[in-house]
Amino acid sequence: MAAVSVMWFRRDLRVGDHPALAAAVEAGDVLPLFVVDPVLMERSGAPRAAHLHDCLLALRESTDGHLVVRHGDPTEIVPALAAETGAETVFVTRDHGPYGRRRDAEVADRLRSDDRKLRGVGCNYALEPGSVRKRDGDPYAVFTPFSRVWFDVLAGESYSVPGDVTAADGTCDGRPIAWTTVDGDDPPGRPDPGCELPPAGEAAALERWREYLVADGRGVRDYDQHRDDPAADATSHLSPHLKWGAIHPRRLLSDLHAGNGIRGDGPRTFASELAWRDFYADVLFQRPATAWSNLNPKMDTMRLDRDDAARELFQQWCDGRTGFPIVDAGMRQLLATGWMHNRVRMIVASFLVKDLHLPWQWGARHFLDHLVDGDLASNNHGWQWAAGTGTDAAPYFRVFNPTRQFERYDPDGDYVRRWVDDFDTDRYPDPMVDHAAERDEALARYKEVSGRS
DNA sequence: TAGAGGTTGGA
DNA sequence: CCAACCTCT
Repeated sequence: MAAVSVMWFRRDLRVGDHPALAAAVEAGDVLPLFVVDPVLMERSGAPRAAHLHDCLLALRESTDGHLVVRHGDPTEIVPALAAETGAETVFVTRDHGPYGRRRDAEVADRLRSDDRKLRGVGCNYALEPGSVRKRDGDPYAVFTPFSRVWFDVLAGESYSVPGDVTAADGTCDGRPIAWTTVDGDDPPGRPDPGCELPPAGEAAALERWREYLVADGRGVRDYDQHRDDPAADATSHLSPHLKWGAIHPRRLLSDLHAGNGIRGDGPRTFASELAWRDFYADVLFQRPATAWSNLNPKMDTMRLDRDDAARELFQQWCDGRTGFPIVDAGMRQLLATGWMHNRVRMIVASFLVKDLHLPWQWGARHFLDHLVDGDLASNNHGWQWAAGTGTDAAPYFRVFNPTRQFERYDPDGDYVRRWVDDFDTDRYPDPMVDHAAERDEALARYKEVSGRS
């Protein structure tokens, strides 16, 4: 009986990208099984399954052993799949980025443990991607109407949390499952920031959430007041936990609900961010190719820079030496911690797209390589938003001014000084571009695309 | 269907 | 004000 390889992996990777796994598949030692969170990549061409039950059925019917599962927590699905297939060995490969590696180890530990009352739900979103539709059955393309329906549906269910799921006991016919971690090399050119990582796992997620629920001033009650203040750092930091399925969005919504709706500007704004997360997952579910291609095909003709000079500009952006303090602070925070404040993500994204005229995919790739919460749907559609290629009909003339943003959102420079140690020295680089000139250039290029002169 | 509205801006 | 397009009901 072939072993089952469970890849908890970046959705745009293939088996061939992991030499050790590819060799095992080639030798017939491994039945490749793709466990993918949460939205599907079109290019996989594999059968779809939404729930554990469907997954097991689909696996029986899958002729080549390829299966793509839209699912939350591998600690639930892996033992069940192993039991179903009689696997003796389960391979867990790395996800991209620093957090994935830790996550793999944690998953392996939890699956090894004897006390295996596992918690999990079939979908890592408040509502299943693809389930919110217009009257005529079409998916929504704009956030606000989507979120109205989303809130209505969830309120109708009192923001309830799906029941706990007890997984299989992790043995196969009484034999324990052996665990092996494929030492999957990161694909070439994917640097490891080697940074300090936030605590992983369900307990850590719940602890942080409890803390954020009751915190005074910097908690969820004041989320709307301080969410754009990167120095205050008053956001929840739950994104890695949500991304990796350590906590479920319904848990958060249920706790915010308190029996009579979600009250208060902070909690409501926070909940609507969860709606954004569901929205982008839905968009990617409906249009899987938009992971790396423009949602708006008109933008395909946009003039972008990709030559050697552009690559050098890109490298300066990656390294955080653009000469724009708020941009450099964000990029350095990303490298140092695997995380960046959301307001700053928007600023650095706008800078890459509108000041440097580079493809948004370059920035999205760099983010996914380094973010501990890097999620294909939220990340890449966030980038499409910044680039004006996505769902939001953002006016093309909306160009972030990095200097103005610095003044507005980090007026005392606390955030910048925290991450840019040479900020107050003469070693700090001059601005790499003239923002006013590049803004005009970006507007000119957008006008070419829109066909006006 | 006509009319309202659209995350995050800049000057 | 920019400039003026989709989306949605």
